[in-house]
Amino acid sequence: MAHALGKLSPAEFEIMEAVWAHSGESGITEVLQRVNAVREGEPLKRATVQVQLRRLEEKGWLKHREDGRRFFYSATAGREVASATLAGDLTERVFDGSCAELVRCLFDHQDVSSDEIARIRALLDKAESKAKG
Amino acid sequence: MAHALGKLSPAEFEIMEAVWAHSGESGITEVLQRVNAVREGEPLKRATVQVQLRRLEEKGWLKHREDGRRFFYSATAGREVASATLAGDLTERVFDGSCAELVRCLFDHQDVSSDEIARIRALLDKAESKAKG
DNA sequence: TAGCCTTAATGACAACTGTCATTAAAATGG
DNA sequence: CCATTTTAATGACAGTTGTCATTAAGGCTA
Repeated sequence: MAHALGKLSPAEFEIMEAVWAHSGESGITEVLQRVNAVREGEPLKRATVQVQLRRLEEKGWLKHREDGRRFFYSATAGREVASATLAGDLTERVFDGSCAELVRCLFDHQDVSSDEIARIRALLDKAESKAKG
Repeated sequence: MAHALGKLSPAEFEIMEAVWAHSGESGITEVLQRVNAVREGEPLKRATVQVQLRRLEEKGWLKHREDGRRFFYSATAGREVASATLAGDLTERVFDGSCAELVRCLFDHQDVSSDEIARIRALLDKAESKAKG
């Protein structure tokens, strides 16, 4: 494999979200705008986003193409991969690999709506039917 | 409140686990031994553990008492609090606050045993009966 | 008392994070 | 062609993380 995809820090994940938000390539200015459109707190400056994009490319999450002086970045892996990596890491590190323990913890400390509960139940059913079928 | 409990890094969480592993106080040497007993990879040196303990106290997760030249540390909050904070943060940041989405992601990317599934189902039942009752 | 252990304090260092200001070069509009 | 705007590169800086080696002060032991 190429670069093994180093871990994403919170700020990096935030930038990646702006890239994932549109399929295909994004220019720096677009990323800047998208990130600030969603962001809570002070808007980031262009140079900040630019540096994060470069670092993300170093980490293997992005690649870029140049068109004249413009850079166009695109993700090398989807949001799903990044999320699963982060979730898996937490499960492993903190909950000893037990997904159920993670869920228990969330249920005990967060408010989970009945809607969410229903969704999870559906997931369980699906997982079980897959195991059987 | 006192210190607002700053976020725990992976290495810090590892140290905290050695403190949580026994109720009451722990000397530095004990923490060192417990952490290394469980640890994968190179054992940590005493000075490393010592510095982490100091930093954890600065962050508000530990307090210490001195007995002669010895330091005895004890946790100011349980493992449950730390775990819930980390899990809540991930849910918020990465899954837009949706516990169900986190679970979906884990189900799609990890192997979850039927045992775990059963445990989660029990949690759902409990959560629902609590909502009704 | 002269050496050893233990123990905590210090200072250090490299890597990573988060964020810019400034610079320099190219493109554009008049 | 000149002024303005756009764009990427650079260098910087403070804070966090992870890990020690070394130092210094107290005890303990022969």
